[in-house]
Amino acid sequence: MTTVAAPRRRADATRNRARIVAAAREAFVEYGAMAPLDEIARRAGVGNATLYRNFADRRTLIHQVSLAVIDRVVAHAHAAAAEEPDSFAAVSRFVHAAADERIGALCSLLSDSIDPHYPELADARAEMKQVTEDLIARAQADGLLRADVGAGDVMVAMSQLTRPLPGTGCLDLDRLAHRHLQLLLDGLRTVAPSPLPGCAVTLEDLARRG
Amino acid sequence: MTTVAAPRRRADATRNRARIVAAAREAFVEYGAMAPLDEIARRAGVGNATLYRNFADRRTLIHQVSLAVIDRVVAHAHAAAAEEPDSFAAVSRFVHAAADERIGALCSLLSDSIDPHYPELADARAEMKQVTEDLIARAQADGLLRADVGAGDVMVAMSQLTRPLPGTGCLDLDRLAHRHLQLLLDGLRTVAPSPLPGCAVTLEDLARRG
Amino acid sequence: MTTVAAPRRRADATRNRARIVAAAREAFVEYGAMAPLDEIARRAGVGNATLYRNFADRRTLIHQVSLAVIDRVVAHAHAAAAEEPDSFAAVSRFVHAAADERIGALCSLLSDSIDPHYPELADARAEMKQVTEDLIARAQADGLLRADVGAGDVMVAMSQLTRPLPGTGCLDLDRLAHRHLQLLLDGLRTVAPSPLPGCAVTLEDLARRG
Amino acid sequence: MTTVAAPRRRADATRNRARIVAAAREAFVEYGAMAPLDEIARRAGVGNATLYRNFADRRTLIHQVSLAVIDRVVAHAHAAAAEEPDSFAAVSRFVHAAADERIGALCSLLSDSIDPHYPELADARAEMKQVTEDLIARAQADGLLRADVGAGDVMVAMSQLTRPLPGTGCLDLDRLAHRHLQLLLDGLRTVAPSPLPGCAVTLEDLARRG
DNA sequence: GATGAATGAGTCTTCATTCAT
DNA sequence: TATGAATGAAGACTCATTCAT
Repeated sequence: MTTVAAPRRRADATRNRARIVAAAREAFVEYGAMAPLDEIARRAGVGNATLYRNFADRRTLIHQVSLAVIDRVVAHAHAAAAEEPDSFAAVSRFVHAAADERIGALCSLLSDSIDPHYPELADARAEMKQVTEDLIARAQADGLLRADVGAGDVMVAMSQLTRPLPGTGCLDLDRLAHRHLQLLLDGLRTVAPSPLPGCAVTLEDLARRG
Repeated sequence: MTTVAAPRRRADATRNRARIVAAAREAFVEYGAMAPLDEIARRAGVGNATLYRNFADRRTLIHQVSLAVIDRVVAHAHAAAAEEPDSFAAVSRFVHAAADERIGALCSLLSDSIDPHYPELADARAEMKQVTEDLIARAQADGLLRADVGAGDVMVAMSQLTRPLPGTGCLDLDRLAHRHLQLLLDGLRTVAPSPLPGCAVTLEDLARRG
Repeated sequence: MTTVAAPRRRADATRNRARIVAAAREAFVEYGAMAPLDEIARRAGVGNATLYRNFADRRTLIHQVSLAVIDRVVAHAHAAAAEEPDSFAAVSRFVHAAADERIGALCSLLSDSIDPHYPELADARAEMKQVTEDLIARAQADGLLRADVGAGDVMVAMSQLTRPLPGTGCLDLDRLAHRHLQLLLDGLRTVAPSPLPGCAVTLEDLARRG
Repeated sequence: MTTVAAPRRRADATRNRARIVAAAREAFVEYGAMAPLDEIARRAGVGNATLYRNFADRRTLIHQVSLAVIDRVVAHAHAAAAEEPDSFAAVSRFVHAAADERIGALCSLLSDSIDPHYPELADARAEMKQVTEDLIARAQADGLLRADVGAGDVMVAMSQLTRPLPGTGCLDLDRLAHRHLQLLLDGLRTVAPSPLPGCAVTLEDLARRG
């Protein structure tokens, strides 16, 4: 009996967890990292206490949402690296795909009230770092992407350009973001670049501040 | 001496008002438009009720801060237009100067909880629109800036790239922002541009959604 | 036992709700419609947020208190109509009973900050109107109550005479109110009335201004 | 010079005082005893600090407003007593005149946050007591006004019936109040009165509670 | 394990009162 | 003396978090 009942329970619980994470991602994108947790529970169709049983506090929930987003972004990076023969095209595809995953929301999620040393998240970020740096490095090695930028530059600029405009339905931004990402990508090409102030930013530089 | 002492304690009050606006600008940059007003009052060194005497509510304060920022940005635009012979250099100088004025903060200020018909602000925005569109149009007419972007594109992208990372001291971002603005500017040049998705965004497009 | 345990902790919650309504009625009678809600919560023995969970804002609480008072007043009217053979005695009994239900408090509750179109309350008021007008009309038809007054006159005068004296323990007023209601009732009799200024006031007249 | 300048000053000050008292009376009638003092100052066309210079606190202001109202009411009582041959007509005229002086506002003014022993006010109340009791007693001696009521009954009932309905423009009430006062007066006549509960209330009874 | 309810701490806003000119 | 400005204290309301069923 125990063996039968337990998995059924776990199925429900897992489903609830997933629904909460999904609802939280949308709410964070819409309201920012301060989205009311009761509202997230409501959207997920669960009681607020269920949210707290699964995620001890807001930070934990943010961690999990970040993990989910990063996982999908990493998958896009792998796919782009594997399937695009042109190394700059791989970068470009990755950037646009990450935008669609709302990576911009991570910007506000990751900077505020978060433990950058949270183990699972650190691992995920390490993997994201690895794969994006590989993408960039390959395009630079091919002479297609200017040499004076680092993966950190690309990640931050891309995150900023895709951040939600607070208080706005994000639909307009979707349209704009892809235009501006394309401008950024054109600026990243090796054709006639201007000198950049400062020096290339790696993802280590970003992590260091935490 | 020219005008008799009509405003008596006006000096102190004006000073307080200015200090509140300054404190609010910094707080908005740091915390976003939802920065606690009590904290702003504390930073300005006044009681909370003084803030409310000068600015009836958060919206009014946001309006005034926006006005102050826009005024300075407009001044930079005029200076750039007047002093830079190269029309693209004028755009570039304007973009970097606006970043230093924390125009990115306006993104969150202007989109949330604001009355776009507030007369003074509407006027200021109209002037900013005029001068930025002039800058862009001149560079486009000179064949230096790609024709498929509008002033709205430039304003939004520039605002996003200079938005504060919530919860972070903004110093790092200052360094990054200028790098990324330069990438954007390189992407805006007429040298080998990629096709952009969607169509050019004017400032009217942005105002329309408000 | 008839219905299965669908409402679980409903017992506690219902009790709290009732205690809040009771405390609010007393506070409104004592302080008027602007009674501090925190004070009401304290008197009810609950946290202030519990009050807000049950009643979204002051208006909602006022609505519910009004409903409770009106319900009881209506019940008295029905009882008086059914049990008093003398039609003027029915009016008299109703008036004195309504005073004991603190109908005077409704005067301040209903006139201030209230949505006259709130459906439940509109229904309750309609029923109160119906039953009081019936009482009055019957006594007028019997020639016992002067013909130049309307139900609105009676309701307003009765409400005013039973309104709490702000800042006073209401015990004294209870004694006075019944005396003055009796004077009013004597003035309502058909014996030797003076001409009244203006014209009879119906309850529609009162509702119209809301 | 001093003798010339001083009286001019005093003339201004006296005018300000009077304007504040008048504005306060209207505001109290409209908003109740809790009317914002800044609003009163605004209506009087003076700075708020001027109000405080003239009236140390709200209680003092209420005292002065009460004095002014009582003075006028007393004047009406004297006039009615002197000019009306019919003693009940004198009572009636007094009651309606007092209503027009907004004596109902005094009800809330006098009961809340007031020192009944404030000397000037005590004197004024004593005079009002004297003159109203004389009016009542004369009508009772003439057999025109029922013997089981006291001046306190009349004063309280009359005050209650003329109290402002909170949150309403008082115009409607003016119309209603005179109707209901007339009903009350009819109830006060010696024609076929009902037995009243309790015993006659003198003005001493009312003062005693403070 | 899941839920509705309760709660205290925090934020915005108002207002009586005091201060400096 | 009259005034605009400053202020602290209080009240409405929200929200993250805990508790009892």
